[in-house]
Amino acid sequence: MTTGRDIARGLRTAYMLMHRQTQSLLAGYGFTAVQYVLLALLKIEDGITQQELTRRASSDPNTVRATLLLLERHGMVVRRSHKTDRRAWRILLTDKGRRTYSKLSAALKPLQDALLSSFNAEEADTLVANLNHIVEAMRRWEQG
Amino acid sequence: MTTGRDIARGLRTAYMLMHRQTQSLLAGYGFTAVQYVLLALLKIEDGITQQELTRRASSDPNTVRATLLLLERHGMVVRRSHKTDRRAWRILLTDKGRRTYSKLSAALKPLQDALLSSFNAEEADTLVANLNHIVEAMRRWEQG
DNA sequence: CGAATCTCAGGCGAACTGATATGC
DNA sequence: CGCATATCAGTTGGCCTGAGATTC
Repeated sequence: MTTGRDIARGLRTAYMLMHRQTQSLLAGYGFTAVQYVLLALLKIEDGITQQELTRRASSDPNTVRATLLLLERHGMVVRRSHKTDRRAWRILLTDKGRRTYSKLSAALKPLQDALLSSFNAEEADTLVANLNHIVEAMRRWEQG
Repeated sequence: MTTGRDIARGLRTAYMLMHRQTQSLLAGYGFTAVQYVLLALLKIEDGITQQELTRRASSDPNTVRATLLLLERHGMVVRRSHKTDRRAWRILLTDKGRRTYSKLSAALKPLQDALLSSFNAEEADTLVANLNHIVEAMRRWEQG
C-alpha cells in the first residue's frame, strides 16, 4: 500500500536526479539552475515583480535579488520601477535574455525529452496534474 | 499538450514546497533533511556501506561521510569495518537511532498525510510508479 | 597495474535568519 | 498604525571538484 512517505521518497529521488543533470548541462553554459528558472518565468510573463518571481520560483527574496542583479549585470534583464507601487520593481527580459533563454532551453531539450519518454500523452497529463495537486496541498499546509 | 518541461517544472515546484516544510519540521527537533534521510534508509536496511547509502540518498560521499560522523557522535549509528572488504564501512543503526527515527517519522506524519490526501489508493500507486519511471529514465541518462 | 572505497581540503550555489528603509 | 516590498549582512546545509591513501 502506498503511503505519503512513499510519495515523499519518490519525489525526492526523482527531483534530485533530474536537478543534478540539469545543473550539469547548464554549467556548460556558465549558468545556474536559479538563473535559468528566472529567465524561464520571465519568458512566460514579463514585467512581474520580484515578489511574484520569488513565489513562482519557490525561492526566497534574497536569492532572487542576488540572481537578478547578476542577470542585470550580464544584460539579460532590466529592472524598471513600478508605476503605481514605488516599493516594487518590474523585471523585464531583454532581447539578449530572450535569446539566452532559447539557447539554454534547447540545451535542456534532450533531458526533458528523456523525462517525457516513459509516458504516453495521457499519463504525462495525469502526472503533471498530480504534481500540481501536491503543490496545492503544500500551499494549503503552509497557511494552515 | 504536456511537455517534458511541464514535468520538470511540476517536479521542481512540488519538491521545493515539500522539502521546505519537511526541513522546518525537522529543524524543530534539531535535525536536518540529510540526517533524517540516512536514518530512514538505515531503518529499511541496516549494515549497508557508505557508498550504497550515498547512492540511495541521491547524495554525495562527502556529505554522507560528514553526516554519518555527526550521527555517530550523537550515538545514532555505529560504523563497523566490513568483513571481506577492508576499504568499506558497514553502517548500523543503534537503538537510540531507531527511536530517534521513529520520533522524527511521527513528526513528519501529518505532512505526509497531506501529501497523500489529494489521491485515492490507485492514483497514489500510479503517481509513485511514475516517479520511479522518471528515476529510471534519469539513471539511464546518467550513463548514456 | 587499474579500479573501487573512503578521507580530506576548499569552494560555492542557494537557502535561511534577522534587521532595516521605504512606501502602501 | 500595521502591512508589504525590497535591501543588507551573516550563517548554514549540502553539493561540488580534485586530491590523497588504502585495499581490492
